[in-house]
Amino acid sequence: MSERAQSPLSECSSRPYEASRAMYSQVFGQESSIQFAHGVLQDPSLLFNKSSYNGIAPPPPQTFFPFSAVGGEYRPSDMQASDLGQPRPWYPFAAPEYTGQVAGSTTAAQPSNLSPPIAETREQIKIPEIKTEKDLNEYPIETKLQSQFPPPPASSVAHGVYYSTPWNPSFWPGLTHIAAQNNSTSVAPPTSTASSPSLSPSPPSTGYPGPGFFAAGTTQEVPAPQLPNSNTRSSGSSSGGASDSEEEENLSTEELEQFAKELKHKRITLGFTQADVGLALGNLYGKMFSQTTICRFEALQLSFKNMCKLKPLLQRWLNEAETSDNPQDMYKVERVFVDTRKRKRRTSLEGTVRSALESYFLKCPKPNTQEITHISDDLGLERDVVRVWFCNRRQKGKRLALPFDDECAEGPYLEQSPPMPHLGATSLPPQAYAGPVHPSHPTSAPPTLYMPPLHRPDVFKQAMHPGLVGHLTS
DNA sequence: ATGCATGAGCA
DNA sequence: GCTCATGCATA
Repeated sequence: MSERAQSPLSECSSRPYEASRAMYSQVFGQESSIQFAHGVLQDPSLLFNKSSYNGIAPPPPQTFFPFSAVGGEYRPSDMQASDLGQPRPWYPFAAPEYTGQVAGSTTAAQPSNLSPPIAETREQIKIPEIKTEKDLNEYPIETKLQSQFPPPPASSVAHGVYYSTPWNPSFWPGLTHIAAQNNSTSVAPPTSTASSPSLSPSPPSTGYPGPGFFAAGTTQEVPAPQLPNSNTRSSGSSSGGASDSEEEENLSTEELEQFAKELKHKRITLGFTQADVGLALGNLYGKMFSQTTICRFEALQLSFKNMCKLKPLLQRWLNEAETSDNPQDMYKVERVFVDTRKRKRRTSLEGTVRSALESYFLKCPKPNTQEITHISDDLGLERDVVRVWFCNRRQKGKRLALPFDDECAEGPYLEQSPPMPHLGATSLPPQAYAGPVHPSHPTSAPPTLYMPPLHRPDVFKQAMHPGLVGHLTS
């Protein structure tokens, strides 16, 4: 088990961090309009503040690739670097440390009676064809709610209804204009309202489709979300160079950062959980989001582009919630439908395996098929698990490398990717990041981890995965 | 809060 | 096959 070491991957080693470059190019490059406050970063060291990564020595480019990883003697030190690199959102919360979720209050009391009907409806609305995968067989996962909803005829395997949210597809793209159109509307008045009987979705007097959300047919035509241009009040909007009035996509990182902070703070103050917010968005705009997404938004763990897209919605929700007399009633909606599709059971990788993957990743962030096979073989994992792991790892790196930062103290967006173009086999099609290469960082050594945008030690600490830490320490 | 998974869109 | 947005499930 330990010795199949270096074969296919060896070539990979010649092309370390390409991914990182790519990600930046995408995240930031795409949005041509986006301008970063500090577009002028020149010294990577400033950006990443590596000093904070104690112990994380820039891995010797070659020594640390333990192909024998799991089976053999895997060296913790390797992973150290890797994991530390994992990210964490550098996001410094100045605000009070709230915990994000106000438990309990949320889903509490919804009349269960709502569920059934809705569920059905959604299916009718749109039933994503779910391919039955072998997984289904292998992992018969039962959704708890399922009990509430009579299982559809086997034939239709109606799984589900994911979020078929019938909302205007044009939504995102159109956001900008829409926004322009009605600023006023959006903020509509909370006029009183709020107090509608809880649960029942009481439409904000504002004239929102309100709870129509769940109502099958109705939801579909949710009024296009109007952007909160006018409501900039809450956001720090004016600060950055981009004004809200424009397309949200031009938001500055500063604005986003501030808004995220504000959102979290107010959300908590108002007594909403992240999940509530996600549901509320669905209620208001027909596009619902999960707790995960809201959480990531607050933590600035989404791509810049994505942040820009979501911000208007969240801002609007925030405005509504704030002005509402009884926001709780208005926006707390229980998620009624559940996606009954079966998902592959989540694989839980052991610390060792994860570490090994991390090591592989450092060596080769973008393994080709053969390499993946090798790795999966080496670690005893399914190829797909390995593939997905790498995809997620890359994505994670990107996410965390968001450009948000405080005053240009450090700017993570330039990954420290060594200019190591090309390489062999898998040459990625990279959308190479044309970013500046820093002389100060010898390309030869992968400077560091994937992307450490942290500037705060404390943040950093928590960034360490317990498991890994244990690994390291033990 | 985050790890692993899914699926759309793209090349 | 990859990226990206997103979410279920879980630590």
